[in-house]
Amino acid sequence: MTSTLGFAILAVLARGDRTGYDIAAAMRRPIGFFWTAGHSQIHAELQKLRTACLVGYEARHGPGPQDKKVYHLTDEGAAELRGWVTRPPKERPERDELVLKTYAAWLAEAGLVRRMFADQLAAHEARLAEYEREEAAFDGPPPFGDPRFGNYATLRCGLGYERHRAEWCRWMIDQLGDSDSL
Amino acid sequence: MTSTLGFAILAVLARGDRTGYDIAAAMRRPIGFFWTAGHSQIHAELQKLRTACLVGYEARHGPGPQDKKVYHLTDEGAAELRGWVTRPPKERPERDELVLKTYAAWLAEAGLVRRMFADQLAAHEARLAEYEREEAAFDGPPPFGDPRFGNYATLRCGLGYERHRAEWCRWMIDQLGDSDSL
DNA sequence: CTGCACTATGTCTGAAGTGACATAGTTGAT
DNA sequence: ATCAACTATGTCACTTCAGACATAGTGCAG
Repeated sequence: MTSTLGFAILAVLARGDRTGYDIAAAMRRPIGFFWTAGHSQIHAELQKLRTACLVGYEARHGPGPQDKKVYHLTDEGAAELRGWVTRPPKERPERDELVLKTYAAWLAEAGLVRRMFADQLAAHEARLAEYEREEAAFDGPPPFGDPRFGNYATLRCGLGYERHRAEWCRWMIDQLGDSDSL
Repeated sequence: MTSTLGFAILAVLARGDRTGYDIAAAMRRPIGFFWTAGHSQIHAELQKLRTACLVGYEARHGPGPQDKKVYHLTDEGAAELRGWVTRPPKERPERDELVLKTYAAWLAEAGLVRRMFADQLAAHEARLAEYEREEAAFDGPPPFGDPRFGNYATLRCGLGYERHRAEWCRWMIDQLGDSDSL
């Protein structure tokens, strides 16, 4: 009954022991590119994982009102995670506000729509440049079995996504007339 | 304070008057490709839109315990919708289970991962074929200002997405070795 | 020595969303 | 005639999630 968020946490823990705080940091980057969660959600989920014996922790002295808890995967947790990885993902409903706006774009002024897409294009190009820098830091794909393979493969996905998205923005801008209204 | 779902409903109503049931059908296809909602959510949201005077309805006799309600946009609703279309979309957190699995894929057997990606690839290719058939039904992009422009532009986005995704799946399968384990 | 950013854990409220339950007339096939 | 599928509206319980609130020690800069 572990939720997808639970598996996201297990996936972080598979790379090394972490506190809840550290996991929350990983949920911003690099996991944040494909799964996000606030720290409130993470602490609650860690308690559930604890109850299910998929993780354990050692309390250590640290700052804050409570001791800090360094979490680790149990053997059971590792087995659950390995099983989950190759189970077909359940498809989630798509929710893309920009595409929804596009569906209704015929109601608006072409100039305003073009500006919105120009902004989106700029954002995609910035992210693309960032991902390309990250890719350059790799020396080709790491071998499967290396945790860095996960990082590289997801980066490849992000790269492809940003390219597709940028191209679509360019197509939209083209459709909206070249140099008139603004 | 209208939610994105509210605007999705207004976008449907901008194309013609509908009952809640009809809106729910549109939320499966074609809107469902980029925004989904169950009928329970839709009926609740229609009541809110009603209270905010963005839609109105006429009750007509129809099947079922209550009269059917044919909803229409008010002038106020149409203005709200037009204003929303060109406001920059607020970015939602990405949540992609397949990419999350990929991040943890180094833990699993390559053969099982390859099979999962082969299944995904098949699904993307099927959707791609469907979208290409739909695109062929258009005689090039309709003019901006025509509601059909919205359908065509979102279809273009879907086409690009499926191609990017299929390509990534093929890359993954390549990485996982060509003809050994199964 | 003051104040800020960071580490660190947790609770609570409310919104958004999913799926089941409830009800009932119309239409078409067998 | 009967049965299933479709039209049609709505409620309820539950889960997920985001953001605010609460608390408090450490380490560094000015």
